[in-house]
Amino acid sequence: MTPPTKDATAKPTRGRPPKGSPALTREAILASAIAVIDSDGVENTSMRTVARRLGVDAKSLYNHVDGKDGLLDAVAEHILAGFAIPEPTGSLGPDLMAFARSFRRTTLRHPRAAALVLTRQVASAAGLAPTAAILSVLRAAGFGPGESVHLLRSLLALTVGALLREVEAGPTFGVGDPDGIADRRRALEGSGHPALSEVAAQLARCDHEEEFEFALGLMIDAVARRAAHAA
Amino acid sequence: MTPPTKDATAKPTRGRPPKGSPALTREAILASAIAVIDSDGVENTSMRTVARRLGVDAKSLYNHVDGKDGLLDAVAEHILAGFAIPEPTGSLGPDLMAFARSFRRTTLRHPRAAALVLTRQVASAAGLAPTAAILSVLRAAGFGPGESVHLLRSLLALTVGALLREVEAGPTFGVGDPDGIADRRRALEGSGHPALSEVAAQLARCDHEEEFEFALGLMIDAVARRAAHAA
DNA sequence: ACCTGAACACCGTTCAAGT
DNA sequence: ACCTGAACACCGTTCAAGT
Repeated sequence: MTPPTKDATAKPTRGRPPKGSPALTREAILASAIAVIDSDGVENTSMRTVARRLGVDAKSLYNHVDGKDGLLDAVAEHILAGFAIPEPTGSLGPDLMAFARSFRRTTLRHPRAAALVLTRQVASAAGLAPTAAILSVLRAAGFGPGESVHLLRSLLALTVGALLREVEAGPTFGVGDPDGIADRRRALEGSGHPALSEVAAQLARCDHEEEFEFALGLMIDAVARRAAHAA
Repeated sequence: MTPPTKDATAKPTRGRPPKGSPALTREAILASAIAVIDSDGVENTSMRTVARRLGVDAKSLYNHVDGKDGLLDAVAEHILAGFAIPEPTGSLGPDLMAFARSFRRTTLRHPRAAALVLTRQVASAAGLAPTAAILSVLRAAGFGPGESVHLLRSLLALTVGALLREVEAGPTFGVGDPDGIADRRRALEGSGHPALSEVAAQLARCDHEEEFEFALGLMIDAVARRAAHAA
């Protein structure tokens, strides 16, 4: 997409580059890393590929980020920082659903980087504001500190589990590949498990958005009922 | 733990080893991979370390497994095959809870390999029998094919999300490290978010088993209520 | 049939040398 | 202050040569 910032054919200069040349910044490195991940996946992202995209030596990155692990942490944090906290309406169920949908949108903006966001410690600074917002919605609904934290963690576990399945699912396991669906359906029908052949049609396809809505709806209904009960 | 099967100081022999020497088998490779993962983690598991443990050259593994990816798939499948399917009692809620607990026990037998089981396509043969068992419990409770599959996927997403948090949590984020808990608590209290300082004590610690029981209990209650409603 | 030597194209990272 | 050369200790994998 974006071209390297240095002419790759130029003879590499030793030492500090002459002033006026574009400085290598942490932000440029972050953007390059995200671009590489978006196009080639995390598994094909290396310090060398990130640097090559910038027309720079891989070792130069170490002046700005804390190794590969630090870079990937920064990527996760940057994506999470894009989380738009929805304005609470005062209605518990819809408010929780809005959070979940916003989180899904945030992670799906970079599907191939999503596992980083979902898997790395979300305890970083970028995760604090959303966490606080969800907790205050739960507290406002009448839940105590202990129960609020349990509910927060339940909702997060479900959201992470659902999104992880969605982003790890190959292109064939979805709703847009009739041949793949037909193949899986036949395999399930011939699996020898009656319980599988009975639902082969449903099991062979997966509308990820529908499943997300169903699962979150199920849990959020349960949360809202508890709140009503407590009040 | 188990010593290498060949004396590491022995001069390597070219060509086929003389008969009578222990044959390199797929099972031995699988066991070695699990041993390496258990002690050093997936991130430090390579074809070379798995082979070294067996006193063999890494390239020999390619005669028995389909590359590193195939080996890790086989590890995940082997662990999943240890899943003990609980005998259904006919009571929906307890039956679903028994499945969830059994799955948790299965993955926690090899905590450092758990992410493989949770992350890689569970559609492999080893996952079919448990899937069929859960589906037949749901069908028996009166759910139709579509809803049964939705419920199965909801339960799986929650279970995977909760277990992933548990196995990825460092040793400090739990319940057995008072200093770590105190540190996090202070950080949360000084975070500037009132919603976080209010629940800092609860947020600073995490009893993974308790969270698992709470989250699954919440969702399974919702499922059981739906079943009662439908009947 | 199955193991290894040689080889290839990669990795992350340190550190001194350079400007 | 910040970039690169040289270097190190790793990777996964192919393929021909060997027994």
